[in-house]
Amino acid sequence: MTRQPVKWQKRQVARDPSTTQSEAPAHIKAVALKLFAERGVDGVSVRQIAEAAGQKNHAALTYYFGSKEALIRELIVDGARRIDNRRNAALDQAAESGGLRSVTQVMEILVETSVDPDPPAWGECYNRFVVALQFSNRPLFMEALAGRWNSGYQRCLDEVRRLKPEMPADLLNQRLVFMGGALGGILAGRETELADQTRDHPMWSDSQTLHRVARALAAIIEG
Amino acid sequence: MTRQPVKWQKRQVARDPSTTQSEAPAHIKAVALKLFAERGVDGVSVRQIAEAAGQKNHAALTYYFGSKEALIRELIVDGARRIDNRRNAALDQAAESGGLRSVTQVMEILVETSVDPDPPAWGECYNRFVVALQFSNRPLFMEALAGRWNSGYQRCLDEVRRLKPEMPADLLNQRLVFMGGALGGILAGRETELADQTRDHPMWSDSQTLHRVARALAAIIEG
DNA sequence: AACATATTTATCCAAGTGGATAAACGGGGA
DNA sequence: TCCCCGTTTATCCACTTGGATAAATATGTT
Repeated sequence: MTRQPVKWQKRQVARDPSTTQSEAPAHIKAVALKLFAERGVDGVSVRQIAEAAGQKNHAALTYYFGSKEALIRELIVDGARRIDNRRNAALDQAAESGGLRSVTQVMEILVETSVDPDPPAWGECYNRFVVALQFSNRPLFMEALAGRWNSGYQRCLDEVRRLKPEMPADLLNQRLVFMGGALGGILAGRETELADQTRDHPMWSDSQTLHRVARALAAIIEG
Repeated sequence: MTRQPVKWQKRQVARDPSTTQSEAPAHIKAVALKLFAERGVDGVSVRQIAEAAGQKNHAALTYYFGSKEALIRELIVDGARRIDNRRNAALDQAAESGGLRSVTQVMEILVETSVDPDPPAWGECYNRFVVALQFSNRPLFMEALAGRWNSGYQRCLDEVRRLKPEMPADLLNQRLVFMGGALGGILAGRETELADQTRDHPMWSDSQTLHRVARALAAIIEG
């Protein structure tokens, strides 16, 4: 029995996420993040994402997200918000239990909260994704964030400034810039290594390694 | 007066660079490196490169380099070779004048030789280019280098190992990995900042800043 | 069942892609 | 003068791209 044709309604933008019942968009996002992290946003087509997500064609991306760029924006904001929430929570908790007493403690928070506590089977991707994006599509990245989801990072920097009142502000700010570059480079490199499943990565699998990263970042600041 | 048509000969690969008289290929390479550094290799088309280089169409790239990928390979190898030559020269000179006595001195060499001493008018590009490429096109990057032009970097690491005999090898190697990630992240960030000509960048313009980067890297290793 | 809506699938499109090919141009040497 | 050959220019190609549209199918709810 054939159905009556349904009148088609133009959908100008992506689906309203609040009325979505399918888990497809979340799955597409996870798959897209992985591919973008591996090959960059310009190295992956919407068809490749759809295929990797098990869709029969690429129209699902327009349907759920409106456009490839809108999908990228969602991925940027999603990850930044998750990290920022973790950072603010960790800082709040530290304040309750007496406050942070060393730069290393601040760096611990910065590093730990950069790591996805619930990563997909194929490993973490966001740091690679976002570091690469800051190089290749900086305007898109900046505009998608628009200054949002940065408060946790800024609070960490302020904690360091509070802990180092004797250090000249210029010098400290310089070292904080170095630390930020180092944080991105090290974490993105870590994810790239861990994504290579043809080998073991005893160093990055070791639970102590991230603590050592935090100490290395503290050493940058304290000299 | 009309010329006689010239028999066409199929050119399977790029022009033999040794017989080239034009400065066009060098100019195309410089322009391509800039664009690749800004937007990534997959974010720039051969037509955009040709246009930015003042060519009337994009056939010059096939003519001189054979393909877009071959051009990318040449850019990878060119920059790596230049850096490696500078590193080996600096290490040889240091050995002649009594050898390196501190980790900071080794890091000075690592940082200074990463910087192009003769950059184009629009600023340095290679560090951004290779750092981004290592994320988005790692296989191409690795295969283009094939282990070459890495000896200066390895010699620097060996100098650090010689200067730190008391440190456990595992710990030192871990910190050398952190240092490598930090080096890439900081230098690529520096180039990205300096490329933004809408603002001044007093910090990165300061001649002392690169020395401070070297000291920050040394701090990662020495803790 | 009948209906509305959410989702998936199948196509279509204009624009752009990397590359190939043919022809035109230009300077130097015979 | 004429030819050789390096270079530049003008097209052509098959293919992919992101996106749009139409239709079919699921999934409720009544």
